[in-house]
Amino acid sequence: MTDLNEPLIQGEKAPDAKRRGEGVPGRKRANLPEAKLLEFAELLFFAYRDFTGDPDAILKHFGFGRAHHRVLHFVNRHSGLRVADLLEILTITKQSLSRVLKQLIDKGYIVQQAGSSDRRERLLFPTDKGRALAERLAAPQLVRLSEALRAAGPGAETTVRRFLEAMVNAEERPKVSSIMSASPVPLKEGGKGEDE
Amino acid sequence: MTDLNEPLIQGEKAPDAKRRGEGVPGRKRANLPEAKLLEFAELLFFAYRDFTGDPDAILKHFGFGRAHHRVLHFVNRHSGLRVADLLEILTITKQSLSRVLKQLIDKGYIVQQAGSSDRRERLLFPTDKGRALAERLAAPQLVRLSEALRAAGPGAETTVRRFLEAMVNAEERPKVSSIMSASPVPLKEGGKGEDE
DNA sequence: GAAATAAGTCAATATGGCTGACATAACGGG
DNA sequence: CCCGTTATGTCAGCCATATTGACTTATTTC
Repeated sequence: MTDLNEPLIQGEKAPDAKRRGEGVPGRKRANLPEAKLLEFAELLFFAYRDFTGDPDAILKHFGFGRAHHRVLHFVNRHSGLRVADLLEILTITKQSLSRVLKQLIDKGYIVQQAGSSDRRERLLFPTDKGRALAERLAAPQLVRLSEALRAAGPGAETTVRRFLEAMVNAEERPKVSSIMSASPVPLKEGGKGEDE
Repeated sequence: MTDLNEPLIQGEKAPDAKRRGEGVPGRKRANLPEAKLLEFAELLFFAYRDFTGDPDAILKHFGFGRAHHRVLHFVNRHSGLRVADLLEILTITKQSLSRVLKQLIDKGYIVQQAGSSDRRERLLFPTDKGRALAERLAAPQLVRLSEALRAAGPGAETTVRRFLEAMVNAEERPKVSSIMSASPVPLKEGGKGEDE
């Protein structure tokens, strides 16, 4: 088996005989057996499915989808980011973002404000209404995370964090950690967005 | 803030003043601050995005999408499951499954076989070709998981596993663990599917 | 034999992505 | 001041994945 006449994609490695830790003795710090790893893959699938399930249910009542959640979340967490920042974070096209963002703006969850140093930029801020919705969507997720970290036992916070960080593409890690460290994107503005 | 005139959904709790561990002293084993938990939420988003990124790239070359991957994965891991089992695992409708499954069958990645005890059932098996593709799709994910667990430090295997399990909806956990323990669904058949 | 079950199918709809092309406004360098 | 670049927005069309609802077929079970 394992012989499709298909070219290797991207950074794919050829399946170098058998060397996945199963029957090879001369291996220091043996990898987990494939079956175990597959279980982690499945667990991650189910975990993520349920993680997004709570907010999805709430969003439906507002006529929004998961895409709106993502936008609202990042705008709320990182008030004043530019459209371009959002595109980079979400890794989608501006046309995809456009529809979702427009709806959030039209319905009063997000406001735009021209940048003061560069007036081409549209800095995005949540309104009070937007902040409230973002918090409401996040609430069940935070409860879930909090309980899961507790259930995972002592040291879970550090271990899980390192695990998740390492799951991110290496090239992306700097970007991700800069996004997460409070002031992610060059917040050129001191703008607060406390208006509405 | 936090006052939308919107009804509470499902199991939503009213935002009971402030009691999220931020400024409340009389709390034993204080919850993590909200900001920390939000970082975990974001990390999970990025981690999952990249986790699915590798197979997605490969799938594109076959004209398949993530839905095909999920189906092929579970059929491969749990050879001989019924269509109904798959629907339950994936939590999608049979109409959604239909198209994807049909394509996988038409292109020779999966075969169906009527159940012997109940001939209404269509048991699903991967072909050699299907197994090969499933392995190829899983490979980068297993590498990623393996490295992430290593990076997470000692004890990560147990801790992360407990974390992920606890992230799954409590009602779903029995189902999930039965799915993962090798013979997930009542494999009424002894069928092997080693044909093709 | 009739009801219930497993699966498949037809049709319509929504969502969230994508590509390509183009418009507008503002910045910035020569 | 003009021009090229940049940031954003928008039109149009396409694709993938999911939904709901209604119905068929084969088979099992009572």
